[in-house]
Amino acid sequence: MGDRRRRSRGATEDRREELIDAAVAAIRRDGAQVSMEEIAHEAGITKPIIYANFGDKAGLADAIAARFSTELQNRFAAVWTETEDSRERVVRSIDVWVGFIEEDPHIYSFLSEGSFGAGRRLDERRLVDDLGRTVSRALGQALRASGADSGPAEPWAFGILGMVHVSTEWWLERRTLSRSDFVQFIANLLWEGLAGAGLDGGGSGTTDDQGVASSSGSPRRGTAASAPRRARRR
Amino acid sequence: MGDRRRRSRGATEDRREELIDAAVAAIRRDGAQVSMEEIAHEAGITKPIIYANFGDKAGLADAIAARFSTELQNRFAAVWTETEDSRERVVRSIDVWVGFIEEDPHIYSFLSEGSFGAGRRLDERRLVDDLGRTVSRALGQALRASGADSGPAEPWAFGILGMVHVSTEWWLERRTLSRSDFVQFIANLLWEGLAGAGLDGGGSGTTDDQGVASSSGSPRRGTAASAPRRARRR
DNA sequence: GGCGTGTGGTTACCGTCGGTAACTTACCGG
DNA sequence: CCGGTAAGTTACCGACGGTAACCACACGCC
Repeated sequence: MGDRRRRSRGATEDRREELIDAAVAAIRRDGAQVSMEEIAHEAGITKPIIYANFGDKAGLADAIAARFSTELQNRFAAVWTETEDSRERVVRSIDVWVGFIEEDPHIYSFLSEGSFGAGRRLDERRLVDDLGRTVSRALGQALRASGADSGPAEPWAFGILGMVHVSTEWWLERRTLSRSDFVQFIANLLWEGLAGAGLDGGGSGTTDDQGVASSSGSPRRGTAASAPRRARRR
Repeated sequence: MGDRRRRSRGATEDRREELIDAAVAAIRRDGAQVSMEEIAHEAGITKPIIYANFGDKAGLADAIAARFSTELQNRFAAVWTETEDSRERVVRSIDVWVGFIEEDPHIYSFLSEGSFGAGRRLDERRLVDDLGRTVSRALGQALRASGADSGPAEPWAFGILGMVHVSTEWWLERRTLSRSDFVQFIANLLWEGLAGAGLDGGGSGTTDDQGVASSSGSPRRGTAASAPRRARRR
């Protein structure tokens, strides 16, 4: 007969919100690789409840990503309404992104693991997919508004996300620059490109081939040699 | 004189190469998430041998990354010697990268999982670290050669890697452009920046705020609701 | 008041995977 | 023959994602 007895074990919207709160708290406390068990513990309940509400870990991650995606989009929208100048908007938008990463590194790490790591389809990675769509839309409009071809809007949008993501990771680790200097650097690259830095003019045929060829010396180095490596964290 | 029997457990260089061959074959066959067991099987041996030679899975990944990193750097070096024009170099370098991803997607996926995903320190991600260093060196030289400040070389290098990485993932999934068109788009963005597309001139204050604010509609959508999700590959 | 019944929750489990301990076989000098 | 050492294997552990099966309690019904 009809086995509708299973199906939606309780799953109200508030319940989900509540669980997401707990998950966020757990991630902030334990880092990006929290176990489902730990999240459940934080919420004061047990694993199966989470699975009933989100299906699987990716579902939970997706819900969390949706929340922060919205949060970020709001911040971007604020920047957009507060500014007029296009370049200024670029600078401030990058700063918003960097600021988010800086203030909530574990959350960002958790989200980007599922968003920038390879393996899954792009549209299953909520954060990058959402923001990519948003940026590409804004870009497309701006391009059309200035009479340019809007074709590159989408690839550019994802390229921009990747650029900010990876360079910010670099910055967070090195911290050899102030945040505002870093943002300016990235904004410069994004706004004026390599040509803007004078690369087109200067001597191209003189010192360059060395730059790449010397790279990392011989094919293999002993660095990661055979000796048993020390256990790496975890 | 020196301790010639350094490694307690056998671990000659050829042995390692051989195992890397097997690992590469296994990844190409089974995808980026091959188990150690499967790799060992491919090599005709058992897990502990791999662990004796590489320490842990990250160690193996590192060795694999080193091999392909070298491969890629050679290709870049070739481009560098074959061309004179800076912009041409940018285009061809991007094409090299995209070509690699296209021809060996599983390997790239395997490498980038450990390289672009968050969680580990940057210098533990061989691929991005190696290439980042190379690009940043080339960039620094070029900047200095043209009398510009070489300060941004390093952050730019990582930004460029991220840009190419993410946008290429987008391209591979959509395939709505020819490879050469895609490469041109990205090269344009990288070379001339957003300003080069005419964004600076056109109307900034007219249609734009809509672009972001509308974004993804309401905070949550039902997409990833409570119903059990389909098993995700493997 | 006992009594199905279904809903929200728990316990206890499975399979997979990374990583390792401990046992075994083969070889080699004396 | 006999020990010892280097190779490899088997068999295991612990963590984790995910699930099945069981449990408790409130509620409407005779």
